[in-house]
Amino acid sequence: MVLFGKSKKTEETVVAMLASAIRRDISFAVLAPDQKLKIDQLRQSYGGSNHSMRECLRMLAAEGMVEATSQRGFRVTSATEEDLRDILLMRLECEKLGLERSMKAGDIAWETRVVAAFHALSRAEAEVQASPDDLTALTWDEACHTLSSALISASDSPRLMAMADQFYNQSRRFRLARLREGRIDFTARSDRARALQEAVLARNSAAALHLLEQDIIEDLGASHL
Amino acid sequence: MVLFGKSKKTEETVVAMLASAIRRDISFAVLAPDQKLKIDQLRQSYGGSNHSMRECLRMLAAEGMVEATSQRGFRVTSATEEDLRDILLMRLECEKLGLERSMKAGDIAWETRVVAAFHALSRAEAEVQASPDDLTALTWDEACHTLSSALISASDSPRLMAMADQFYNQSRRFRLARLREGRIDFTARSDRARALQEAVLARNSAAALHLLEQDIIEDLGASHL
DNA sequence: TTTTCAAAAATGTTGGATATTTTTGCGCTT
DNA sequence: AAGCGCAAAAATATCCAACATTTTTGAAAA
Repeated sequence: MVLFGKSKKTEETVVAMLASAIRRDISFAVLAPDQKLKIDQLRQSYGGSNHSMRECLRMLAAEGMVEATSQRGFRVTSATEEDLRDILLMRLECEKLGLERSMKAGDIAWETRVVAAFHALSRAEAEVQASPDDLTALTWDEACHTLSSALISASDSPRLMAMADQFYNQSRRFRLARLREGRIDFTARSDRARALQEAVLARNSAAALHLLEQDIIEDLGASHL
Repeated sequence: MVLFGKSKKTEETVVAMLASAIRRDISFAVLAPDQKLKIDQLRQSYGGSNHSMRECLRMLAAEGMVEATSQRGFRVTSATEEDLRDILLMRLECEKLGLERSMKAGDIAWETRVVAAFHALSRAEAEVQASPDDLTALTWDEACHTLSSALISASDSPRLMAMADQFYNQSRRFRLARLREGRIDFTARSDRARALQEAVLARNSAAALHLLEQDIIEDLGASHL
């Protein structure tokens, strides 16, 4: 089944295309938590050969998006309260460490990336509030992601950035679910964003880390670490 | 080429067997940093079909042991001073966080695992000093790994433990190289080990974290974070 | 109702084949 | 001799089809 005309030029390989499509569908809960992922069934929806699909699922398993059980195939990673807590704990630690290091070492180019990301995010938040659909939700979430990446992009640790990315991806479906349910306080978010930008530019590490922490904890909803 | 009679009962799948064999050979620098990993060539050494080998390499890429470049295959991850610094930074942060959480939440079973791991390690260190060959090196390193895992095993965060594991694996070849070159101070290590065990059992978090940090920084050799 | 066991389904693996891309090497021009 | 371009060779990425093994299912027997 051919769906999005990602004409093989945009995405490098078939496996990468499959992976990003499935990743997206997991984020939007088209593929539900704990759902069994049978190879042949997936091939009918997404295309690709059995090997490409297996390889793709292996990649997603390494990213933590799906779980692989020997001789029993793959399933979408479960999404319990426990999982959310764990994922956000890791996001918090990665992003705190990354921001701390970036604020020590960041140059003008870094500041510029951060300011740009803050701006794009504020626009995306306005749009998703005005007309909340899948498309605006996606760009909103992507803007959040870009900001997170930007904040830690001067940490000078490729592995830390990769990890932060991974855990952000894992947290996506929880945030998008909260968005759908209208459980996101955009006013508080934009206040925090302004304060965070200010703290970052003033290189006030303590304040910035505290605000970042607030922001991530917010994603927890009711629970507590 | 059949090598180690891992009779298909010990390891679950072919891919997992291949992966652990290659992982080991990367750790022992049989496969050198930046070395090109051609599928057919690897198959002659390790067996497996072309697909199994690809899948295996994909897994190792996700673990950070090899690097995948689109349309250009796989190569062993490079091992520069930069890489070492980055890996140890991540190990340090993961293990510090894990130990801190474990010391808050750990029960008697956890303490028991830790004490057992310390004991096994002290024996392994004696052996590797007495007769330093590949076998004792492997058991020594594995004992170190078991201790690391044990220390953070009460942190109640599966993802943190998985990350710590991953970065330990990535740091392996550096440590084994240092061991081969005789650049490891076993006296200092055993002193630190004793002190660390004491601090852990006394639940003296500050002291324990400091000792753990010393231990990991030691792996850096000359460099500095 | 529970247990047992054979049939069906799904996974893991392999071989071979093909398209595409990258690398290599050789001859040509300057 | 150095640099360039293009064809040949190598390697990667993909697919199809098939088979072995394992898990799951479902129906008959206790």
